[in-house]
Amino acid sequence: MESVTPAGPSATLYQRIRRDIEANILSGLWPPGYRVPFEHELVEIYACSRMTVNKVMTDLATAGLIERKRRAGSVVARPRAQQALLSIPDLKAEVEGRGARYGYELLYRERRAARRADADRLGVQPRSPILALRCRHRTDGRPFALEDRLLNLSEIPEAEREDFSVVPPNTWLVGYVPWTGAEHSISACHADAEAAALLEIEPGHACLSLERRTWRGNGSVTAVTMLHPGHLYRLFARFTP
Amino acid sequence: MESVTPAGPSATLYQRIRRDIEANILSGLWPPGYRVPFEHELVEIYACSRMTVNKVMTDLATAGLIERKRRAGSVVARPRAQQALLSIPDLKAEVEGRGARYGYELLYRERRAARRADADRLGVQPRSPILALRCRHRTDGRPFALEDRLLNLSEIPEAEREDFSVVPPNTWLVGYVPWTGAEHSISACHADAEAAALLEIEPGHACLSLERRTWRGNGSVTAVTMLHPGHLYRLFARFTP
DNA sequence: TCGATCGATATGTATAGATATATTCGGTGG
DNA sequence: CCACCGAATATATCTATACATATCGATCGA
Repeated sequence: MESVTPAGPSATLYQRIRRDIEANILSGLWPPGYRVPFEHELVEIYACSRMTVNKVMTDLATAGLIERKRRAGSVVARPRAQQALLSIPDLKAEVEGRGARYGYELLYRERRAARRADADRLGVQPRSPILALRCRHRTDGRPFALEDRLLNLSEIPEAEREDFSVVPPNTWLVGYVPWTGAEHSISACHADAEAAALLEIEPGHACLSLERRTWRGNGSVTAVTMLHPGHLYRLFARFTP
Repeated sequence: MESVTPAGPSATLYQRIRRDIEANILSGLWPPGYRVPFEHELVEIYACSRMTVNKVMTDLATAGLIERKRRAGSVVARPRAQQALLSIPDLKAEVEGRGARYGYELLYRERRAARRADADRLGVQPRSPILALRCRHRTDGRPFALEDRLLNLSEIPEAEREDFSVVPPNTWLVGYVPWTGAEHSISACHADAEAAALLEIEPGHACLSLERRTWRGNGSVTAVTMLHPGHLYRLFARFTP
């Protein structure tokens, strides 16, 4: 028996229709493939105009809950590929948000012409000007992130005037450079001798590696690899349709 | 100078208006806080009815690009916290999509009353009925994922009739159980002796651990821990506003 | 039997107007 | 000066209608 809530002044007609249909789908009463009532049937059920139920159905289709086809009607969609929203906050804000003390050091800074490896990582022409940085982030004194970053000076020449000895590159970038696209790759790896020394862990320790490339329009802005000791950092993602 | 594309038969009026406004916002021409033209102004600009521009504006607000207030008008919203869309596809589909051979084995299956540890992981009352599964996934014969899963039989009693010896739990769940929320936690860890044996790697090898809990409405549906050898698996996330 | 055509039907898109509601702004009286 | 009231205004929601478009299915002809 499908649920049709009685008319009430508490919600709009749109909300009531949408809530009813969503309830029927999410409860499993209408399984994937089930044919949702036609618009004209809903018009009769709710005694309203077609525009109102059309908006509900169009929005449900946008949300991915149903699929619509002309002439055939609408059916409950089978759940999509699982996706989750991954939050990638500013490390400083994240650490301080947990009440811990945040520490930052610039370990290395070099302006240079892009080598082949740099060019591949950043997606620029070899020999174009870049800024290479290596930084260490601490929480309550313990290293918890090693940052290897390349900045494309052709796209953001302002970066050359910033020395990054006090302001972390990510904080500076978020504040000054708008970006239009980013790509992340998350994997697990072993710390090599150099990284282990800098993170103050034993060589071979499991680490979470987060690589990110960021674009503005067609131009590559920055490429970064963040290495976190596995026991000190985890990423969270959440999804609610 | 704001962009107003000339009328063309290639797109609907709705799409044209939406594309224009999105272009003005994403290009930075209309910065956060900028007051978007009133609906009645857009009606004049595009010589159309208010319903059409209202639909555009309502959808833009739903998408988070603008914020609307009665009497005050609409303004460009300030960018959200950095977020990326993480794809967590069906392993079978992912492996076969790359042209590799997918393999699946059920290692363990037990229907039992939830122990304390199970209850904590799954978010149910102790002693409620659950199904515990352990599975192994292979790509071209090599193990690349160890799956430890709990299913809440109070929510999905149908799961008891499925033996999961051929169909992986995730594939079955995606097809038959709609879910309304999920939470993921990603970290790096060392493989213990048992996991290492099952994944055919040396103990202590770096692994990517993905924990997921899934709800339907208020009820917990399933909790799963996927363990991947670090060198065989990586997660990708992408973001474009 | 196969295939082209055509009508029925459900959704897609847009119009024009009406009422409702929240919020700002200006004035008014204590 | 401030509290309060009411007008103006922009969005929120809904109705009734119209025509466009895709597609299923039946009918008819080669």
